Amino acid sequence: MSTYDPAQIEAKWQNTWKQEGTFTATRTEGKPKYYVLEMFPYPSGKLHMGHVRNYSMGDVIARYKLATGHNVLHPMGWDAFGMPAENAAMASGGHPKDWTYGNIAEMKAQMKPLGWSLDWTREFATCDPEYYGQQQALFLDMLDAGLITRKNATVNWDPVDMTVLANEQVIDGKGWRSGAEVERRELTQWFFKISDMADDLLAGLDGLDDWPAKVRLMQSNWIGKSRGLQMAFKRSDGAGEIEVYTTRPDTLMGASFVGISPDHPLAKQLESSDPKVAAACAEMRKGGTTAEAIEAGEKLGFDTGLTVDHPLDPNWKLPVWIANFILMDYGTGAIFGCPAHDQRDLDFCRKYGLPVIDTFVALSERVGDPADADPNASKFSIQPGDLRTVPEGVTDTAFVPPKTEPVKWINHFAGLDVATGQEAIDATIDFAEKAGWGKGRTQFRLRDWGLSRQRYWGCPIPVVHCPDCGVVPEKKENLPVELPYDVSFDIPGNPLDRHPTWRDCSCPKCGAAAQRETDTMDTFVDSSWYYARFTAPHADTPTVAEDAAYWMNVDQYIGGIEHAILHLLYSRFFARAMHKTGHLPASAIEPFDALFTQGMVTHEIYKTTDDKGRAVYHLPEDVTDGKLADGTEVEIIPSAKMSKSKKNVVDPVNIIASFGADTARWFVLSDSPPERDVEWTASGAEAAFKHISRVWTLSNRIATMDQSAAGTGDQDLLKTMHKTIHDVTMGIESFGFNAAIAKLYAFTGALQKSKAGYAAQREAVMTLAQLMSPMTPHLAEEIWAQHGGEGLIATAAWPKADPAMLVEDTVTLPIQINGKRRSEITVAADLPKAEVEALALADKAVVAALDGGTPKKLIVVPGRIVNVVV
RNA sequence: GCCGGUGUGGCGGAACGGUAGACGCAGCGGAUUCAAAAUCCGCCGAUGGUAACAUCGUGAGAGUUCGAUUCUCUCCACCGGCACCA
Repeated sequence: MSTYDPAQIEAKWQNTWKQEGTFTATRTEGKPKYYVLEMFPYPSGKLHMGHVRNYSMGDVIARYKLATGHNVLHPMGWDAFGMPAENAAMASGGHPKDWTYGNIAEMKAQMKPLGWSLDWTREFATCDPEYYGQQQALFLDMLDAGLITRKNATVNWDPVDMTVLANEQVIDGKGWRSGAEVERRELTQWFFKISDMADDLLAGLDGLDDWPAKVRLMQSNWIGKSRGLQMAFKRSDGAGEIEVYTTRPDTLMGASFVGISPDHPLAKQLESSDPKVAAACAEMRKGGTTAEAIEAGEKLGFDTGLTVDHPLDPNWKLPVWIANFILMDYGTGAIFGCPAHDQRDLDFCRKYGLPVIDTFVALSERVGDPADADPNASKFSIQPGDLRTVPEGVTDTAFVPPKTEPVKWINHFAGLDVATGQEAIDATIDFAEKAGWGKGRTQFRLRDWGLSRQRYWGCPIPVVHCPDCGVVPEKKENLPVELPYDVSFDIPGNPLDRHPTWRDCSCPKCGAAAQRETDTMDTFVDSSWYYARFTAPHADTPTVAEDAAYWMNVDQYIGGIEHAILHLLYSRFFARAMHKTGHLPASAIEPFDALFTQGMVTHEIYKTTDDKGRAVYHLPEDVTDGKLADGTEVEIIPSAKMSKSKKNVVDPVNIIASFGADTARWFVLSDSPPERDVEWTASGAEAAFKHISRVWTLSNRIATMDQSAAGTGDQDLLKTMHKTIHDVTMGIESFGFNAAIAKLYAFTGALQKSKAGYAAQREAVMTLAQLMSPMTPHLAEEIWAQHGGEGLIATAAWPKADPAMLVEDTVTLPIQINGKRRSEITVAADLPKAEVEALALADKAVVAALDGGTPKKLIVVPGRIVNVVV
């Protein structure tokens, strides 16, 4: 008997798989294909437990599908552009390219020993000119197809460093390096016209049955389709109108002000002539661009002194305010505020002393004489005298019932007196359209996707600015537009902007001296089509029709829930765009057939503060008992998503060194349900190792058994085996890996105790190896070989459960009395209901509970439970 | 602030609306050993009881149901996303 030596076993089988090309994806007709993809990693240079968990899950599926007779495509690549490379260059003087490719090499070396069934022949990095050159070709085709436009967008501007900041670089409204107060500033940018596809992207969600419902809901909310009313308020001074879009036109009688964004044309016009307005707007533009900063921040307003007429009563004047919580990007950049039924508006009105007017109340609330209420009456009444101004302090909570809840209208002009919000909205739009002062309009929350980044380490946008021809696309034969290597990061800003020669080029149209676009693409672009590129990773077109037709769609996509909205929505947009430009078949416009969102691996965060008061984070391996090596105490922040920036990452390399890859894989799959977060602990690794060693010892024992000796309980062992085959297969197919592993623990225990003969035990241990093979493939191959299995276990046919072996003759039925378990009876599985009832009523506990009486009710669920109500 | 999720023993967690706590960890007891490690066996939600057993128990509170960890509503705590982190 040999002891379990993972280092030797794992290297051996990895070598065999490599030599045999076991995991190289091939197209063969007449065999079903299966494309399993995990979200590709950012090459931080360090593999962490989150990667191990993610890729081990995908590997379980990939190996299972290979064993069930599929051509499996399971590729790997690198999401290699992005800010960390530039930050590293700024911090330590290297070059983003060298840093990135160095990290890729390091990370790949850490990934290989895990034995994932990846087709490494298809590997690429998004920063390979071969990849981003094809991305530029896609960009040109999309530009040609009218899917791309240029317009203004708001960015975070650092007025000291004179540069654009990422949201991540804005901390408490200040620039991360300069500490200067950040301003919102407008810049001309490139956009993908994703909002043109909003309706289609929304409708497409309906067909994604194998996506988590919560992801579809989040995307649906993000797209945010709503029907509302667009209407104009006439300025009282006669100088034009203010267009307003509202989703609650039914609350028009509760309007107390009209609000415009600080970026609204009217605000800008007032700003140019009135320094007070300019100062107010400047104040309101302070802070970052995130929705969180804008919506959670303090509400600021400025009274312009202008008024507008209420459309239903020209004598009713509403003040016009500039307000910082109104977004220019949504609707018309102007709203009317109804504080009684909108919390934000209420907060605003409380702060600035504007009136609060109810338009409807809950049905339970008595207003006036109930006898007056005629639920069928339609009413048009404008009674400004009725305005109810609620004194401050009476209520600080706006009344915002669901739109489906009927309410009583006390102040309205269309629809019934008792109606739901939705009914009132529809009636109001109808009324306004007939009266001619407003128009129903469908509006999406989804905005166009700004793709320009003022950064070096990204895919160059392949356009040229010509003094005569304007913006001109680069010619395809000149692609890729490659990034220059000779750049420096000693000053803030985009090095492409200040490169001495790179910008200089000739206009593709007229040949005159021109300048390249220096913005690069958002890294989300890179990850929006890599799944398609994997089907033909080195082709000289973005995709190859036959390969895309064969391998697309991704049958199972696996990744973190943090990508539920943006990455997945952008990918769905890109697949549609690639179809429109002839790079993907129509069947691939929803590129991911099934999606699984795994939970994150979390860990505590260790933080200290440097002499400038900035946060410094420390790796778990550098912290012992809450102290650094030099004795400095660290602040411990509760467990959070493992992230490079917070350094709360754990190095799986250490675990593999001590226990082997099979143990690491088994552990990350066993400890928590896959969709839920898992807090990394060291204790579980040891348990996994013990179990794997136990299985190896067991296999050795069986291998040395007397082969002719008969045993007892063969049938019981095989029954358990078939039950386990069934349970584990179901577990894998439903992503219940932890539950499948629990069954494997139990089966191992049963086999260990079994006194069955050699043939049955051999069959059982080989089946155990097969069932474990997606999780612990190296151990499985070793056991398979030890018992003379044919070929590789990786390609051996997956075991099938014999239905006849799954049938139980008898069942134990719990007996409940009033819903509480009090007893149980064991009966034949097919015993008729009437006999079960008779047996249950004869049960001692039931007789005692009935005390001579008759049961009120007797419920028998065949094969499940008996409930006696007394 | 808005959108989405999660909450069960000391810990990770299991449970088609049907015996709450499978399986694993930790702990306790035992076997083996000169002794230990390793291994194997048993116990292991709380309270009361020698025990049989009884009562309580799935974040808090209500509701639906013969029966709720599971469905509905309200609340609390934590986590993810919020368009330039990837």
